[in-house]
Amino acid sequence: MTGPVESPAAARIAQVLLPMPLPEAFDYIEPAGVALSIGDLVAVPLGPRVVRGVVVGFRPAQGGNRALKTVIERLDEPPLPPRTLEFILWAARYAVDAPGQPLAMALRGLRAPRPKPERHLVATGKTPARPTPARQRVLAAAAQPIRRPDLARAAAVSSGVIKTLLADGALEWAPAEAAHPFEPPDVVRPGATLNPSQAAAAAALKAMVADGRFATALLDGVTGSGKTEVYLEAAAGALALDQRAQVLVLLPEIALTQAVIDRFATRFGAVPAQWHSGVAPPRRRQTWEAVASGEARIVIGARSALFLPFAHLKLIVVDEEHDGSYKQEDGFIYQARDLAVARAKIEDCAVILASATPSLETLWNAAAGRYQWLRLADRHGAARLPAISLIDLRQSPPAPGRWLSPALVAAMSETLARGEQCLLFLNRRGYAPLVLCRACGERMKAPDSDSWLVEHRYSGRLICHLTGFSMAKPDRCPACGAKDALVSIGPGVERVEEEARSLFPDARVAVFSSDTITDAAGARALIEAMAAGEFDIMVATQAAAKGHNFPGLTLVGVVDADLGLRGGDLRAAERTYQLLTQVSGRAGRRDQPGRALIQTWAPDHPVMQAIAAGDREAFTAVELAERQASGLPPFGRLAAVIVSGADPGALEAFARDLAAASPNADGVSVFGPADAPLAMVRGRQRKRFLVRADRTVDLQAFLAAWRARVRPPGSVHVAIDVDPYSFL
DNA sequence: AGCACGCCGACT
DNA sequence: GTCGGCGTGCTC
Repeated sequence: MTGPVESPAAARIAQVLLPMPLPEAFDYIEPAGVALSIGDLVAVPLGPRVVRGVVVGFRPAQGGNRALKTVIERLDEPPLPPRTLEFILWAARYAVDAPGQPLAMALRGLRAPRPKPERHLVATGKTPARPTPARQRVLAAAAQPIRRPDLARAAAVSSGVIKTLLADGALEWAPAEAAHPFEPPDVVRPGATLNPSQAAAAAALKAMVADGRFATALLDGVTGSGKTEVYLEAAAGALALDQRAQVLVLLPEIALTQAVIDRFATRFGAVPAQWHSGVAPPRRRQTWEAVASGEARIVIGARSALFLPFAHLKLIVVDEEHDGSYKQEDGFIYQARDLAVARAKIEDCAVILASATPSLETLWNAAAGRYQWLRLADRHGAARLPAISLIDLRQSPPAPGRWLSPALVAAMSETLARGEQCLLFLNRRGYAPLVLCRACGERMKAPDSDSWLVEHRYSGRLICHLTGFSMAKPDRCPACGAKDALVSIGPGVERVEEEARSLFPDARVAVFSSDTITDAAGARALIEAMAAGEFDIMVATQAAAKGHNFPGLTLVGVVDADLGLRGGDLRAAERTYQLLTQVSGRAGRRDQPGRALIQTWAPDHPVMQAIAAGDREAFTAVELAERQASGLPPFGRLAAVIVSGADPGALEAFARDLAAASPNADGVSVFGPADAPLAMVRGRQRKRFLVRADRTVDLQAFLAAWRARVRPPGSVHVAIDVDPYSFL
């Protein structure tokens, strides 16, 4: 055993990754007497402050030209599991971003303090100095240990009485029996009875999961086919693998979590952990630690749950895998569904993508055999999919200033006459998406933005949906001063609601949009009211395009199906198809066959044809052929490079430099810089490059090399969006 | 990400 | 004449 002789003073250097957008890990001296390991959480000095970081490597001490600081301490936290760390580094490379960005996501649970241990109050037996009636009620209620707020309520006293009794010694704190916050699931319980289609899919998934290795499945079933029961059985299989196995279920939005949590709680007799922005920070810290220690076996969460430090992950389920909210657009830009597959590969575990309308990429992967493709064809009971038909607005145009065509109105009348419900769908909030001046043509925009101000009648304000800017609607045109010349152009849900009320004055009309519904409880209440038949007509934005069951709903009208087909958005056709099939899936869940009427100006568009035929294969084929012809995903790869800055001159100059610096590479084309479709956001101008690359190209390497060639001035910001979704 | 340093407007 | 605005740059 020979090697270089080291002086005893030569401590190791720990490479510490910090949860910030820094380009690399920083070097710190390992403190004397502490043997750090990779994955350890440490506190380190950074400038004037102390920050948390993670040890990602070591290097021998060497006489550098920089005086290194020393690690302050190892934190009292479970270390980051090696595979979590590997995933973080992989995700950073994939997104062409600093590794500190995904690390920040992974450490987000650690900011708050741990929850305070629960304490109970109990009577000591000492008689208080003055035993008033209130005090006696308190002492009687505290004969058994009781939580302080419960005691105050039980004795009908204010907390002051309790405080006095505590000070007096008549009451004392007793530690509450340690509640077991993350109970282990009972995997022996039987599951729900499955229909043959579900049973076959569940068996296939169980076999996949039991293998214990990386594998991907697409669980493809129409709304109401019972996907949740099927993946519950896969979860049962994963949890039964061994005592430590963990399962992660990702959902696109918080509003859906409670229902899924209830299903898991019923199935396994233990409430699963949850992870999303609505969870209080101390509870989140507790959850983070329980996930890292392996105590939390089932986690139901939003996309950020993907960055939790799982000790022994055996299955990831991505429910509603097509949902656009899996794509995070700001800060660290990522697609949670894609990263879930990557994480499963790193963890060497199974992943299930579930959807009634799988994304084109996923369908393509399934068709190519990369994913096991499990179809749930049956619906519960005998209910059928609705009959979908197109209303050609050229043949049956609405009256001027109206948005519901005679054909749709007639169908609504019939439906309401039978005592059944209608849903009018329009993916536009507010009253009118544009306000312009009849006198001079001025379009109302936010002061520092290119996006139109949307008129909201409930609040009487003009609002920018991008920046949040809002103003009262002026009675004079701000450009030319003309009085009463501002007119509202185009429909929003509020305007469709107004029209529905005027057409059907006796109908009970509800509006479901993010303006009327601000929290999960409100959403649930409205959905339950609709399901209970308390409304006749619901006017809804995308908020309603989720898995709810309205038994009385038999007519869905899509007010403007062409919205999603305009604007040159890569995924516009796909999104429209998904939206419409999901919305159509709302109608006719029970015995009545539902109808979906889709208003369009372009009934000959292949997408509209495929929708009308209810033919997903046809739609997929048309769309994939178009993508292949133009080398777009999934046949090629796309990235957007967005440069932004407040100083137009500096931005322009940098965009030119960046364009000139783009490396020449086979199979890669760079387009731009063009003004981003919304060229102004929060006073910053935005320009965008689009990069298209063949699948064989290392797109990340290309982007990283390109970015490294030019240093932006401080006033200009560069963001890279790999696999962009939004072209806005 | 924070936090400090650094140059231009409204006030004790 | 200062306090403070947030633009710019750095942190092992």
